[in-house]
Amino acid sequence: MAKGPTRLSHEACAVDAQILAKDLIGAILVRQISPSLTLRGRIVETEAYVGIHDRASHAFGGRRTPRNEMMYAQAGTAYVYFTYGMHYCMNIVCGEINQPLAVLIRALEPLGGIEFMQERRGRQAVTDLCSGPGKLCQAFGIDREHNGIDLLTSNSMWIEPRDGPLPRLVSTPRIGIASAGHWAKRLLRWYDPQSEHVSGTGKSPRSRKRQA
DNA sequence: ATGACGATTTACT
DNA sequence: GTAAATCGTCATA
Repeated sequence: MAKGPTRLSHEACAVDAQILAKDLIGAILVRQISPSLTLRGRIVETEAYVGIHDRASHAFGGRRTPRNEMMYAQAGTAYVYFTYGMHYCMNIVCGEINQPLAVLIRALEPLGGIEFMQERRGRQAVTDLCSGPGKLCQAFGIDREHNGIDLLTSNSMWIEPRDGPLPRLVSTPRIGIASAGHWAKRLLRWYDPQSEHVSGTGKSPRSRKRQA
């Protein structure tokens, strides 16, 4: 059997969400659309959802429902959910099994299969293809069918660990969770300030440049 | 059965 | 900056 590409290990995923969120910056998300079409994107922005005490988490208070069931699965499982009636978001489940920790993938730098992404997004600008959690799911063709897939073994989607030094990271509060009380203030979002591909929510290009 | 609300994106003023 | 789009989910009853 041919040796497959290097993948994120279970060991690397079986950690706290804050650890994985930082470790994923610089890693590559890979989507095998067909035997001859591969999509690749470098992860440049993530958020950590840190457990049942996290008011912003779907698992707050220990909630366990059909939607968030995959948050309780083994580390390395994809948790994909539908929101605002039109967008999907993808997380990597981490920590111990039955412990609802996850990292939201918020933005990618497109590396391969860009024409496919442009077609799916109906947009040309490369910086607008994957610069948001809903955008990257649309560009990569990720939807509810991918909820629960095992990124450690799947042939349709996986993650290749960062190869090289960790980029400088900036941390900020998470996006879109204003109603989460003091949890809204926690610095649980990370991104690569050198990247032109981070999400623009709540940021003008100017203020983004300033922070970089 | 009902209603309020999104871990968002886009277009418009 | 403000608002629309759009519908599954979940708590309440």
